[in-house]
Amino acid sequence: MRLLVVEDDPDLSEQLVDALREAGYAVDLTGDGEEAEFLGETEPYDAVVLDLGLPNVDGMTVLEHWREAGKTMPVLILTARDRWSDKVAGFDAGADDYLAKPFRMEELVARLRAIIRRSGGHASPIIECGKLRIDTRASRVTVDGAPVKLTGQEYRLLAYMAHNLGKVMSRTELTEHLYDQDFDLDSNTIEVFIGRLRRKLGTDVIETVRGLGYRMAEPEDGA
Amino acid sequence: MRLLVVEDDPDLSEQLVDALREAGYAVDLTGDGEEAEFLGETEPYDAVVLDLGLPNVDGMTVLEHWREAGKTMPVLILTARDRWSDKVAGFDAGADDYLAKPFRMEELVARLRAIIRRSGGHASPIIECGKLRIDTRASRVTVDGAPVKLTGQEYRLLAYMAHNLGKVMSRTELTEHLYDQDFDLDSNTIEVFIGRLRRKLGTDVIETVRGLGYRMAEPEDGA
DNA sequence: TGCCATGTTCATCCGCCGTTCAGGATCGCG
DNA sequence: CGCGATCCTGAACGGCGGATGAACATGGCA
Repeated sequence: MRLLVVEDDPDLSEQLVDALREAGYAVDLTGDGEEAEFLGETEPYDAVVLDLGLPNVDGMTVLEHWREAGKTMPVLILTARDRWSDKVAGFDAGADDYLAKPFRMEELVARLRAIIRRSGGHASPIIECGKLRIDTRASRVTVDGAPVKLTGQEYRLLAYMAHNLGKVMSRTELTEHLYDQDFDLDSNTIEVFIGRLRRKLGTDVIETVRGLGYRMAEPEDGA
Repeated sequence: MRLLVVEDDPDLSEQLVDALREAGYAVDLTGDGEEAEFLGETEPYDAVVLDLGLPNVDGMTVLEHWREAGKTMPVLILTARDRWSDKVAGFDAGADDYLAKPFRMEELVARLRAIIRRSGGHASPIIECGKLRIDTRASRVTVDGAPVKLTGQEYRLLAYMAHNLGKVMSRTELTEHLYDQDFDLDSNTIEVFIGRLRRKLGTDVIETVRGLGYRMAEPEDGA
């Protein structure tokens, strides 16, 4: 999962980035409104944390532009506690959730997880796929009921693919979502991790689509 | 466990803090309503002792604001015996328990323990987890029936983790709950105590989740 | 006052994890 | 059937997070 954080306060932004990286996200940061708008329109983020209290720029407008451009990624808005009216306007502009400063990092992470989950069309924090079962809240995976130990990257890759059941994911797409901006795109880490996942979960959970990428089959009801 | 005490009377607040520290809690104290509101919103308390009889500020309003902001930590209200009507209003505002002054410290501690336990979803004061058994009332721990001698911090760390079975607890989260406001966050005491606990209880009771923290497995029903 | 238990810091070591690389296997296509 | 492209896999290694032992500080208690 890859996030964009739009925040200009150096202290807060550092805290945000640290906490979110800790939580296993790839994070891009900007404090500039124009750059935010550009990044949000060109890079494939899974969610955005947008502080409305930026000087000189109007975060709300940025959000509106994204929505006008057809961008649907979930956006969580940060605002000062007394700017209560922002909340309403924020939701109108297309925000998915709202958090008043000050707040606790754990709460932010929890809410982010929630809106990301919802945006994938998953009501529950648990994704099942055949013998596989992924608990996105506890970050736990079981296959046929038996718990499986995954490393951080392994889990992130699996979780991302599980959020896109049935869709063929190209290697570049996966790389873009697992790593932040500057990462060597022609590396074969993805293949390595796919291999390791297959070894741990069984060779049948991830299918190779030659020339295109990988796919996790969604549980079919024989129809 | 970390508590916030909101009390302005110097004598009483000293007694409170002493008794609660004695009982093994990390305690922050304030006599100021605004500061109380701020602290309650930003620091991760496991419970709050709130005196309604503060001059100039309305404790009830503070509580209401917390609840509006989505804070769910248990709150125990203190009030003068004759302000009986406060009791009803207090519960309406989201209080979890109520104590009339004057009271005995032992009763306060007992009630606090109870609401903290309930807030974690534990009906019983005894937590079992595999071969481990923790009596939160007597502060006693046995493994396979054999009593184990733990020091104060060791017990507090274990108890806090036991209240969050199955959840991965980050080092910062643990530090925040075991110590009060000003404590060096990048210290490795937690790791040291985890090590000591593992030596006394067996290496398998606390699992390391690399990069995230520690977890005590909840007893699984091998389904 | 001196000892012991407890809590904290520090320095060091170990093992895991992420990444890279190279060689081998497999597939699709002519 | 052969060739090139694509994918898989095992091994290696550098870095970092966590573990550990011991030293140091503090405070209670005899």
